[in-house]
Amino acid sequence: MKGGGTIYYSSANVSERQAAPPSLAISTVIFALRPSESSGRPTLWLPLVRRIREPFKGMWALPGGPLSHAESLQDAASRNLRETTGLAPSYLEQLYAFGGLHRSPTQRVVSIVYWALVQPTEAALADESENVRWFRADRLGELAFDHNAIVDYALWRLRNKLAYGSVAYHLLGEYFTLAQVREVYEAVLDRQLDPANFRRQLKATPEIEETGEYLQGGKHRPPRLYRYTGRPGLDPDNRSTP
Amino acid sequence: MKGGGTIYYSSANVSERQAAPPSLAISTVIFALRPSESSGRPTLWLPLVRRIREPFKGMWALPGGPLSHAESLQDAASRNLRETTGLAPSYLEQLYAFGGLHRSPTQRVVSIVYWALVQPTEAALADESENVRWFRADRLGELAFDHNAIVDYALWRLRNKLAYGSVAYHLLGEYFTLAQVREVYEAVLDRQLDPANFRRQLKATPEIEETGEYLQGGKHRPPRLYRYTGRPGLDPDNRSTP
DNA sequence: CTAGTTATGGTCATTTTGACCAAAACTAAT
DNA sequence: ATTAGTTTTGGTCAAAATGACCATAACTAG
Repeated sequence: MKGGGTIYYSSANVSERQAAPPSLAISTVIFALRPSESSGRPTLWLPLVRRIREPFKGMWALPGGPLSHAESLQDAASRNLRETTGLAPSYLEQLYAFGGLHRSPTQRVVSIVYWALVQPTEAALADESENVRWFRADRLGELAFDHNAIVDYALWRLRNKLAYGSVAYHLLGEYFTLAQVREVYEAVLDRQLDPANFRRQLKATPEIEETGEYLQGGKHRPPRLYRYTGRPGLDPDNRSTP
Repeated sequence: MKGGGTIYYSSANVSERQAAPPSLAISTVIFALRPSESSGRPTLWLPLVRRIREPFKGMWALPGGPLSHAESLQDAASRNLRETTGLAPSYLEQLYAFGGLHRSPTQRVVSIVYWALVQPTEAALADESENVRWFRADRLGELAFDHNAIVDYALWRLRNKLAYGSVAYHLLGEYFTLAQVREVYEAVLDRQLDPANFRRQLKATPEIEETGEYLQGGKHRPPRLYRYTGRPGLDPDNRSTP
């Protein structure tokens, strides 16, 4: 370990401004299911906020903000999500820390990005305004900073977690039909799945509990309602504020 | 952790320090294979550095340091790894950003942690000294900060990536026998695997290429040598320094 | 009452997995 | 030189999981 770096940083001269540490921000990619405008089938949507100052003024960007001193990373993401969209997530997980040198043209900024899932009942209550709007995840325009790449990565993670994990149920309400779960998979993976085979898989997973209820009011045979029992895996650093 | 960034903040007065953003550090969990002292079979080891100042003075900790202004996160991890251990990793990936409020008793610090794999030829050249020493991954003592939890999480990730991904070959040299790959799996997953079945799986993956060479000098039938062809998946934010 | 549609249960062939066997190929010991 | 011991390598076989597909149940709309 050499001393050069230490001297460089601790020396108080003109370069100290340059040498100031990168600023730290928290951003969140928020996914929710909404019926497609055309087909009516559920599709993935996410809320973006319009930038009201430079850089990228006027462009859409992920909700985010600085990390305040007295909150954990996850709390900061959670608060940010609530403040910008009014939403409470049913799932929240760290995605990645983005720290490329030229993410922002004006200053060096490291963004710790979270991704969240919200249930449709929540999503319906979401604040929407001139500066907060929902977009289809597969039809975003050009976003500020590197946020297109971040969303792409979040989508990749969502697809991965879907296959392996217990993520789909956090996009649905407490009770759901097996066909609804299948529609989530089809929306996220963007391909059709065989209803009978998909059903067989879900019935083999013990976390999905059959209820005595049936979904009434449909046009056809009323499907049985199920419930998800099983807690989400905890983050490795989830010391929440006491 | 090197002194520069710390001094920058600790030289400020109390109120200024409260308002100051959390400091940002990079740490790395470095895994390498070494023969076990008892059985001689390969096991997982990792290098730790002794803390030479408070807090946790005298305890062992993960290699790490501040993020300098002109380098990407991955470059910082790579540099740090080289400076503390003299190693060049064959695999380097971001693990997680740890930002709990009470990770360090003296100040708020957010650590972006990477994990790395080094090949045995590299690992043999590693610097070792009074303040840098290698430990068996399953026999660490009590480490500074939350570093025990970080190592646990890195081990969990390693096991997961092993099953799914292409990680095992980065712990081996360029040429390897199928039995060596199996030993890596057995060391990391900590259970025995059937040689014949394991072989069948590896032969089915196209990234593993048969060579005409055989490993000579063993006590028994000389095994064929293989080579791994296939590039590691890139990080989502790997804009390296130009 | 009938046609249309979804939910649900099932079959069947194919693929993957796990347990196990046996020959090949080499070294070390007799 | 022969044999015993060990690892590599190729193989079988049953069990389990997967994918394609069929048939009936149960409801609504007309």
